[in-house]
Amino acid sequence: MPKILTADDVLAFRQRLCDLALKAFAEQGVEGMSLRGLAAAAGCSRTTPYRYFKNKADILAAVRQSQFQKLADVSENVAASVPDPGPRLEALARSYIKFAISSPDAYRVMFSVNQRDEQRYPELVHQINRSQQPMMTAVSEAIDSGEIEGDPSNIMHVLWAGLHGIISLELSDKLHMGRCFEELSEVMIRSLGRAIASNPSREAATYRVEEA
Amino acid sequence: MPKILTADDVLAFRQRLCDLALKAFAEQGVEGMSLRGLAAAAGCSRTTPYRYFKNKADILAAVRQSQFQKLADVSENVAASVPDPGPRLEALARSYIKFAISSPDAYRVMFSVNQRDEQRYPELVHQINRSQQPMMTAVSEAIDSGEIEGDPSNIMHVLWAGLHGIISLELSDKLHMGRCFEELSEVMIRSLGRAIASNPSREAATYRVEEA
DNA sequence: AATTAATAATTGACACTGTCAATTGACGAT
DNA sequence: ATCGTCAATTGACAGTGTCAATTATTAATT
Repeated sequence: MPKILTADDVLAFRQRLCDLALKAFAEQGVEGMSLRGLAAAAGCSRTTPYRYFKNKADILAAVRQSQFQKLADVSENVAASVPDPGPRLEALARSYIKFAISSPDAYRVMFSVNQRDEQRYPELVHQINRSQQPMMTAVSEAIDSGEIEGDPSNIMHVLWAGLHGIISLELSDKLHMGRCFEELSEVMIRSLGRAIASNPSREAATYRVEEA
Repeated sequence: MPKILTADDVLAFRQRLCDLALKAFAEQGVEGMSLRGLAAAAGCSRTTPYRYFKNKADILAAVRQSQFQKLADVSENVAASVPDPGPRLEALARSYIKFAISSPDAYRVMFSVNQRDEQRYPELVHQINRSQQPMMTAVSEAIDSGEIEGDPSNIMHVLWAGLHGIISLELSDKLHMGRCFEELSEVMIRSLGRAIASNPSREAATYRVEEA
């Protein structure tokens, strides 16, 4: 009888609008992500998105979920390609930083945009958890193998906080004195390695970075 | 002839509106910080604030500046009360965390609110710089006294990023163990101490970043 | 004390925004 | 060709930031 939207149609429109929303956010900031602007960019009427999303917060959650999914994908791939837990942690850290720096607006919309009722979007929460699972696993395995010691969750959060800290300082232009971010992030990775090492001097050797 | 606003009058109104704005932000989030709402809370008309502020972004900058000033004050006081650079660094770290946790909304509006053209407010920039000066000085003195070694700015940013990292993860409810924040922040402080401690392995060389 | 002129404060208005109700459009089965 | 149903659009409303026009206020001068 009537035209019925396929599940793929819905998915496609949602993804398209998410991409447009991220682009608008990148170009004009959070106030550029207006429903009317998005609809104009999508070539539809202003309220058409309401058939595919509950409201604006729902769109934002979908955008964030989509980006967390990307991050989770690359993290899982990196983790799968480095079997040894120690180097895997370092590779995960570098991959995390690379993701944030090469997609600064994605990272901003993932973290800096404060979504109060995040728990209301279980699919988003799931992708968030998935994105940090590889690092959690690597930490646990590194503890099991004796490379580091301590509480897995504590260590994992210290690592994550360190990475998230420099990234968000960089992304909000808080690094002054012409600090080159590449150097600083290397220092951070090295510092985190020393911070969680069971034997700092030995771990420093493990995490040594080639000098120029 | 006419009524002329004293400089103190202007300062008083600005401060009052800043306090109201922070309270509104704390109670209803960023969308609760509307000019009309603030004016109603202040008991004036909607456009009266426009005589004291250029626009809404100006109000936000004033709120942030006022809070950075508070942070700078407590940091300077802490720094003045602990002469030894090493313990002073630890005291500064604890004080920083305490400030953020006891005034979460102030911290949020200071950092999490993304203000694109922050450089346009030199008084805000000055308070931001002032707030991190004590830690910078302590790091430099700790290096001079041989307690730690490395590049002062690098170390200072690593410390700051570590603190800012756990704090922002906590404030955005990203920690799986929300009630154990005290423990986690202690772990972070200890980790940062180990990360920057003087150590046989060398620090502060220039590192090469490998491409992928 | 009345007048005056500059300044402070208010109101009107406009272009936005998110969102819902009512309406129109499109299309496959009958 | 008609009908029934979903999809899409338009109308409308409350709310926002902000500027122009207007009114109110007050301190010095007459």
